[in-house]
Amino acid sequence: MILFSARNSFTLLTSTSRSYTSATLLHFLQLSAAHRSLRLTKHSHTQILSLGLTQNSFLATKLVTAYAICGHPSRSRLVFDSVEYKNVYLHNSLISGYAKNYAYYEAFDLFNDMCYSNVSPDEFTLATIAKMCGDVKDLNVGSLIHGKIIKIGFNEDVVVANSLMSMYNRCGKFSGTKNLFDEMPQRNAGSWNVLIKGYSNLEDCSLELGLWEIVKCMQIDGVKLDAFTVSSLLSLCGDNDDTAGKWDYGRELHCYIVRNEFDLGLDSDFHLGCCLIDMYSKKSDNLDVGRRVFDQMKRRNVYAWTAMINGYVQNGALDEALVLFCEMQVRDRTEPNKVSLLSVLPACSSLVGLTGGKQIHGFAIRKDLNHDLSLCNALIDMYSKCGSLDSARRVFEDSSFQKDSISWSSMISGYGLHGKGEEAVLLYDKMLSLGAKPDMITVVGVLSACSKSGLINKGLNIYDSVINVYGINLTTEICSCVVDLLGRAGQLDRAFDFIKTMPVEPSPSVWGALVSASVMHGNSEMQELAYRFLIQLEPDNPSNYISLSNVYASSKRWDVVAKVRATMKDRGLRKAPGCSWISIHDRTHCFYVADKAHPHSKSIYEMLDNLVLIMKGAMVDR
DNA sequence: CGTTACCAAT
Repeated sequence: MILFSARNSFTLLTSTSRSYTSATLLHFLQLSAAHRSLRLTKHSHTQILSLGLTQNSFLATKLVTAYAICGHPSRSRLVFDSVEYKNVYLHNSLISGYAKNYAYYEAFDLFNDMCYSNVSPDEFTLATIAKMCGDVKDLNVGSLIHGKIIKIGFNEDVVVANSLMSMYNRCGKFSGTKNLFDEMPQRNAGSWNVLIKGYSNLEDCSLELGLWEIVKCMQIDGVKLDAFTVSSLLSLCGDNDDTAGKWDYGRELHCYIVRNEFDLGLDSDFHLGCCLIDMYSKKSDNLDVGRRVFDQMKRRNVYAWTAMINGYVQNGALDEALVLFCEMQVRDRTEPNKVSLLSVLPACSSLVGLTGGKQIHGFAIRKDLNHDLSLCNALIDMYSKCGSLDSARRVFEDSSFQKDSISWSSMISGYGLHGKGEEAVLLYDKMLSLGAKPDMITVVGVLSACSKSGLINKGLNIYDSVINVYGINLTTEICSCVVDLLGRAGQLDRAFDFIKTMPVEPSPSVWGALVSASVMHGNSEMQELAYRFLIQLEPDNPSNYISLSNVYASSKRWDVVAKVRATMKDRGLRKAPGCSWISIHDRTHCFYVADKAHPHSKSIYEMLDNLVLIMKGAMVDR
């Protein structure tokens, strides 16, 4: 749609260019920049040259901006150099163009030239330069610029002061932000937004309680919250179900948006809609509210679609996520971007949707996104979880992306998942020999691969080395792996001692590992003990009660079984029955214990009986 | 006639 309108303007420009004035060309350049169209910018440039308007300061300034926005600051420079009398506008637009393209050295260099020329920097220059100091996190240069600003007397300009505050925020010096804020003669919404940003960056969580107070002060000061304010506050709203005292004014903020008739889905305010969807995605029971926001948006861009898809994936609604991923392309003709692909890939992994995963991989190749690190990592994960270890390895071996510890961890865990402990250890050793450092995720991957493949001593050796050589901090996940390793080796007492002495609080998974090991070695005493701890930690998890009652049932202690079941009933706990599923021809078939609901259930059970017979035969042969 | 800047980021 957007491209279409840009092309229309262009046709108009070429067909009747003779009669066009500099004002019209200025308008076309505005369009070129808005659409980030290098083609249109070049053609406008051609017109300027052929009409002999190269020395027009307005056109030159716009041309510099347009080339920079299209990602070609060197073309901006050529335009800049071709203008004889360079005014402050021209300088400013080139400095800002360099900054937009992360060419900070060139930007500072030009600023320096400017300071020694007859063109003085103005408030626009200084605002840009101050922001740049924040971008490169250089507090020293930032402070110098602050001094220069005071000397020239631009410190009372709201935008300049906002830029300076933002610089202090990004350099981690909130005191600088706060001092400036207090001294400002007048403040706009931007000033408050920077203050809020700096405040919420502070590590000290007790301060978070004061955030709502700041919002109140802002209103008392007569400054209305704008879309920036609301969206940054929304992204601070966490999940309200576990941590008490967490900042949660999501609903209030949503009300504010509705009362003040903020537009969702109108160019600059897409962001607001996305933040609302995100906020509701983090509140587990409110995903449908997020969906309502999504449906009510007047228009949706790729960010909005991605936010909604991500919400579904985060909340385990994987089918909906995939449906939406298709809808975004079919119904809305919105092309997914890298983040969209990253959001849906886990849905493929969990649903074992190899076909869908391959399609996404294919799409990524067509869009030349397949050399992106995070996408490659997600692909490795998807392929190994979908059973295609070879494809995972092929992505892993692709030399066109720079592997990080996540790439190694995903591949190592993949081997572990497929019971290939030897390969996992081999790859882990290769990683170390290449000088890459393992992190706690890698360690969990290789240790669990060792347990699953029975490489107990190897696993324990690796554990010792990561603690002593690599100084890895222990996590409950790593501890679970160690308990699992010791437990599988039949050293239940040693495993129990480890739990008692380990430096982190044992999590349910740690006790769970001890339970499995006790079951494996028929130690019902240890099993019962571990379950008791498990129930204490997770009094609301029905699985624990079921398993505990199974322990007693196996030793025929029916009175205790009844007691455990009664406790469960008292607490209103019910265990959702486990099920398995398989996807065939885009349909997912689910099966529960003794399930006869499937239309082909008779032939399925016949096949199953046959398979059991064949397996029993194979056992006898051995 | 008209040009350049700050605050958030899926």
